[in-house]
Amino acid sequence: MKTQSRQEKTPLPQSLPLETRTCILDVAERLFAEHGLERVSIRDITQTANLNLGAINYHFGTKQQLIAAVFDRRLTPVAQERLQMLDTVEKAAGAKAPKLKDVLEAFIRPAVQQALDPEFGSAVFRKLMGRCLMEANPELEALMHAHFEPLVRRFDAALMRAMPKLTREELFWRMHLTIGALHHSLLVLDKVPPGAPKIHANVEDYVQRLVAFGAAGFRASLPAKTRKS
Amino acid sequence: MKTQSRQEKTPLPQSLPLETRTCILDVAERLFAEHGLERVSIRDITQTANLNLGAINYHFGTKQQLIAAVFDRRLTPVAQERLQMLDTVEKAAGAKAPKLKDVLEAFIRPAVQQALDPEFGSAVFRKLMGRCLMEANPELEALMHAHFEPLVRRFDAALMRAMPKLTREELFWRMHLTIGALHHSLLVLDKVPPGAPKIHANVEDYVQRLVAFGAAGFRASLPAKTRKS
DNA sequence: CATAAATTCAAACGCTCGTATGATTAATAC
DNA sequence: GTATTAATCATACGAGCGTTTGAATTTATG
Repeated sequence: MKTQSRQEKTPLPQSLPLETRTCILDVAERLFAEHGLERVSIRDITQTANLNLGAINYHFGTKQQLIAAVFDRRLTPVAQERLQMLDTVEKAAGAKAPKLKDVLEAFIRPAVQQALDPEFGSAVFRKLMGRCLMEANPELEALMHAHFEPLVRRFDAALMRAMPKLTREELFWRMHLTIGALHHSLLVLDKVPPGAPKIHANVEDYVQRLVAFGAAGFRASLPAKTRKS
Repeated sequence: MKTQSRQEKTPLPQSLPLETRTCILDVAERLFAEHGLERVSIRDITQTANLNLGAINYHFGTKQQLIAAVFDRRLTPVAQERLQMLDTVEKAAGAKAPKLKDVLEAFIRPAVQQALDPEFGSAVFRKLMGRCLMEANPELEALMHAHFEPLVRRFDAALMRAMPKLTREELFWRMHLTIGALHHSLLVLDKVPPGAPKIHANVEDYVQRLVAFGAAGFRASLPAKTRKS
């Protein structure tokens, strides 16, 4: 109740007295990622943030709206960057079909970049990212769908050009297998076995690994029915 | 409170008056899969099953123990079959290294088979399977770990023989990417786009798709550091 | 400085949750 | 048939939940 103030005249990038709204988002994000949406009460959040219980309802309305705000803050820039990278890839390809690896990288890199960026919640948010697709929260599912709908539309089209031999259904599946691999990897990132060298902070390795894995999976041939007549 | 009775002298395989314990497990499994562990109360379960509120605490103790029982019932046979299939694969390979595809299939097929089997919870349990790795329930995490520990030990060894060039860390990652693809696919199984032909019930296609995808990903070469010196 | 608006705060409401209790009923054993 | 055990039932408890309220306090405005 003391380290806060509302409108900093001089919004220093990382100054201590964070705006209350931002502070709530940060703490909520961390706790949600750590314990899941349902297991974190708004009392947990406000107490951890040294705020009054009413703060959340005042700034966000309901807990559900807070959840939406938490996800929105992170998903929006990732989605924008994904579309922007895809634009660049398609523009560079010109009339030709874009390369599979480039399309996949346009999808994967922004997520990994944000997930590993210590500037953002990073270590915190990547668990949230990993979880978000699995949560059984109907309103969150709707929010996720609204976020992903324009993405899948664009990427579907690009993938159809990059892999013209695959049926639409097959593309759907392989894209989802890739997404599953991406999100699951974000979740287990902290559980890498002890003796192993840490590759956490290395965005480039991480992206390369996922793109290579996904691209190889996309190109794998299946006995039947996967190819167009 | 009427369709139940305790010990059927003649336990007909699918007779209506299910044992109370089994009935609870079935209903709980369905509701957990549909709405998540936290959003389902023991009142939801007992009411749906037409049982008394106390039934769960009497038969299972606590809600947490019920959760453990629900997962246990499904995970145990899958784990057993996975190990058994791996045994067969390794025995068939003899002194030679087992084939990558066979090892992956030993891991994937039992899960898919159960997930698509309408005999089991099937459509119900595959959501639970998809979710179980993501839940932020500490006790469930411990249970999952205990279940998976012997599995990863055996499969790790087999994969090291099948792919001797990959480092242990690289195997760890690619296995997790495959697991992520598997589990995510189980979750989105019901969300396959409309016009597409349903491949749900076809275990064979599903296994082939996943094995091909995973194997290709495993064989993908990365620029550096993935291979042993 | 006075006024209005924005924000913080303490307290409470109503509800649902998991669990415990003790009586009641059904099944089994002697 | 009576004693013993197993299972079901109605009810209650205490805790935690999300949300609301209205007063107190801080900030911005003129």
